[in-house]
Amino acid sequence: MYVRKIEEDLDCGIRVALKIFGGKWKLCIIEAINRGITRPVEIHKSISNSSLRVIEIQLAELLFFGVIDKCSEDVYPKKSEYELTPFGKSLLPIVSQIDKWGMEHSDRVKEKLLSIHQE
Amino acid sequence: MYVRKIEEDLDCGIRVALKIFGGKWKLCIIEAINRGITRPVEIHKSISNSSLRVIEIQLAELLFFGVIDKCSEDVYPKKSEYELTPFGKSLLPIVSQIDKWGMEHSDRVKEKLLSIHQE
DNA sequence: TCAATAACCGAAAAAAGATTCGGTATTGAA
DNA sequence: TTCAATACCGAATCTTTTTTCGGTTATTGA
Repeated sequence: MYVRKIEEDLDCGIRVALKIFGGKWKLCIIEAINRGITRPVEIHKSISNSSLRVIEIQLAELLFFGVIDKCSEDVYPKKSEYELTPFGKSLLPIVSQIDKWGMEHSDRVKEKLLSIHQE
Repeated sequence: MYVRKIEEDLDCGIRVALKIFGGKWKLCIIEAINRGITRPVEIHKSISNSSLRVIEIQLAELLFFGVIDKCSEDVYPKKSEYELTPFGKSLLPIVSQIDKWGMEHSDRVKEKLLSIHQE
């Protein structure tokens, strides 16, 4: 895992939280797993524009912090599936609140972004 | 303002939301303004390890998206102060929820991070 | 047995984002 | 009127994150 050069201050709840789910796709991954999309390739397909590699990397990080668990049946990893741990599930209210807020305000944001590109 | 090379998919609420408050310090800035810390230098001082420049840049972005307003008294900008717009205030429940979650789990996160550095 | 699919991983490159630095302009107090 | 503080900004640089690419291994079904 990448180790930062610049130390982080984790005395602020916001920064602790962002350390866990601040990655580009982490919240989307958590949401996908919650919707029953549990395998890396499926998650990747469900998130448009995401590269498979970064999904793998972020799954590994979520695994590291105990947000998700890997639950492969049998001995060898034939099909790997991920599930939310209780810790991961404690994030669901935040995920749904953020998603709801974003949906409610997407028009405003798109409009603003359009205005930049039109200049 | 910086314009991305790679287009973003804004059909997902989460990504819309992160477009608005996904910057490194944006949630901290919103929280600071809500606590009555309204001037750039003060905000910068209240957030350890932040560079003043990035606070300025992120204030400008929050301003652009209508999350905050600049409310300088009189004509010339003698003292610039920022306040949350109604749109910005609609983020406060999310900010406080994230902060609360982070505080509750900071020990776990610190412990995990420590284990990386000890290898 | 052979091709396709999945699950990884390392490394280089590119992109995004943050920091540092040096600058201007304004203000307010000494 | 001089000086320190504030509010900015542009540009270079550096760090972090994401992407791309090329692999290995295992599984599954034709």
